[in-house]
Amino acid sequence: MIPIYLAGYYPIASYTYTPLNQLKHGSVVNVYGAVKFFKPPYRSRGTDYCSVVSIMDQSNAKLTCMLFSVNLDTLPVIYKIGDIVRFHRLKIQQYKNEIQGVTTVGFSSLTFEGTLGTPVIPRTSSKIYTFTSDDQKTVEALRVWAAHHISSSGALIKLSDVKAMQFFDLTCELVGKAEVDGSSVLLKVWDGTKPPFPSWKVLFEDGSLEGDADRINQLQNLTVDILVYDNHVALAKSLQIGSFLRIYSLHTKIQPITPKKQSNIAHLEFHLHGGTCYGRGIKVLPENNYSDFIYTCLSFIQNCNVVVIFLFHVAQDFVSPCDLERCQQLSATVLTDHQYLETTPLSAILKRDAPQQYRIRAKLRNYEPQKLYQSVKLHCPKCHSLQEVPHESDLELVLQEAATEQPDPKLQNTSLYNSEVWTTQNQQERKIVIHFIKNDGILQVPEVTLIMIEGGLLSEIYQLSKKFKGVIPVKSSQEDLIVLDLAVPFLIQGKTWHYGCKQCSKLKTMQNLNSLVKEASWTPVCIAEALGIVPLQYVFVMTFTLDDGTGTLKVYLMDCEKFFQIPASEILNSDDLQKNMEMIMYMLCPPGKKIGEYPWLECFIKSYNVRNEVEQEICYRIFDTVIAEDLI
DNA sequence: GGTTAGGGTTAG
Repeated sequence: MIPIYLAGYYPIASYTYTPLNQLKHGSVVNVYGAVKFFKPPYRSRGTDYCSVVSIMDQSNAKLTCMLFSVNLDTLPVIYKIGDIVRFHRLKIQQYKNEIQGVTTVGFSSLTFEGTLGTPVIPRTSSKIYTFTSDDQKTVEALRVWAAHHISSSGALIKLSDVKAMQFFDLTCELVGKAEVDGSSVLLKVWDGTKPPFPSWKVLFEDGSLEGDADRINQLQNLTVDILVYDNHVALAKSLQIGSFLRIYSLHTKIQPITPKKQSNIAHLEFHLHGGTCYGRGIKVLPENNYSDFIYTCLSFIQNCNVVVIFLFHVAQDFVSPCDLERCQQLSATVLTDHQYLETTPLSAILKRDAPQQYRIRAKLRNYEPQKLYQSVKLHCPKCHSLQEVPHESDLELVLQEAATEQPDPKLQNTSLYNSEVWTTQNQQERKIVIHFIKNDGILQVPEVTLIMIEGGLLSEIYQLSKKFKGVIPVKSSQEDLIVLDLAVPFLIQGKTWHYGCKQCSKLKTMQNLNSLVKEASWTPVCIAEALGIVPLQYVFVMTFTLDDGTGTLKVYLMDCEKFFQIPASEILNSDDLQKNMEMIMYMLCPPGKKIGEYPWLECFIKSYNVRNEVEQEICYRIFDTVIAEDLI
């Protein structure tokens, strides 16, 4: 039972909110705004923590606020520009001909994720606060306004796309820490991605490195060394190993090459310089997200449409040690974007309309199909149809049928290709013609030569594909050679059999390959385009049954190669890739183990409506999620 | 309810 205290049990405070262009010097006001700039809380030279926050609203006025508090927790929990804040009891005063907001007695704040369509969940340390359906509307309206008027701090940068000489914000896990000297601290961190350049290695005294030595060793190529200076040292020293951090305005530099170092590979230095310019600082992300509980309450309350006062702290009683452990446990998947979305419990998702986007954390209870080859399909990017990958026996039938037709000698040996004809001896004198495409009138070595084949059977095509750059099955028609049939691949290249969409392709004859000859650009995309073919994509199509303890949800995965980091186009012809895939599924959903021992998966999912004749159904699909690199 | 900081990159 989640405690909900309804109106009537407590006196309801009513609040009015002043637009930011109507603030008067000397007044104490309540305001809403979208965060334009912020400095994460840091120790001031006085007795308090300080956070500087600039906000804007629909009036287009900006207000910079100086927020002070002895208690770190009571300052707003802002993660990024574009977050929405609500301040109660903010004093307005004048400074250098401009007004500014300052905390005053009883100041309190709520912060909300600013992304459109995400659940409206307040972040706050307040034990009691009001939140009405009007508040909900205000937040949603500010999100819409902010989406058009506040530029975010740019794409989220991960260690895998970090460059030299830049300032950026990093979300990461702290795996090691060492005091280097009086004025700097080393933080060893990683974010689940692999940096493109090796990190510099900061030297420290033996025995001064805190953290699990095995884990630091295991992650050594994935972690980077950050040197933290001056005013950030005290906070850095207090950080717990294993905590998740947001480091703002982290600076990268190329390490100067000194004559002593033989290595000629560029190494990257990571510095968190002194000062708080541009919001430079460190924020510890919460170990556990109590807002999940609040959200469950909220979705109930919205239905009742009543004003409610929450007793926030009681919700903490529902957080078990198991939940804490779960948050500290790393996920088997990595999010490639939107890291700031907060986790939503599956039970809450099941109650909501589509379309929405969510971040979830759940275990893979079951998946379908269980047989790998059944999960690989062909998808048309144009008409979005899905079809099975043709079975070899079906291909052979089409090829056998075509082999009974007579090749037209008039279509052999043109300026585009040289032709060779063979007659088989044991099979009713079947004729096979191979047309070798020339490069600017000259025949090349097999490895770079594209060939077309008439009358070939599957085994012959397969053998030829091992020797030549690519094989196109064709047949004679009145004017020119044409693609044999889109029921068979239009191109066999290496281990990949390329198919075209029957509905969307408007076939052109083979002489159209002339446009590609000069550049010898025999890529599947170029060949398909020259021949009027819309190529089909190989995709993994699977249903995951996910379970986070609050509910279960069936979600679809449709993926070319991003999620598993295995190309769906090659897996059917590669034993190695099939083994990799089996290992991944074995790891995600280990047979014979209890679900408690399964790894957690962190995923983004989007919900969407699907209508059939009878009813409307909400479906869910995974996106922007990949299997963690250290598990592959 | 006094101080802190009062946005606009270090220079290791």
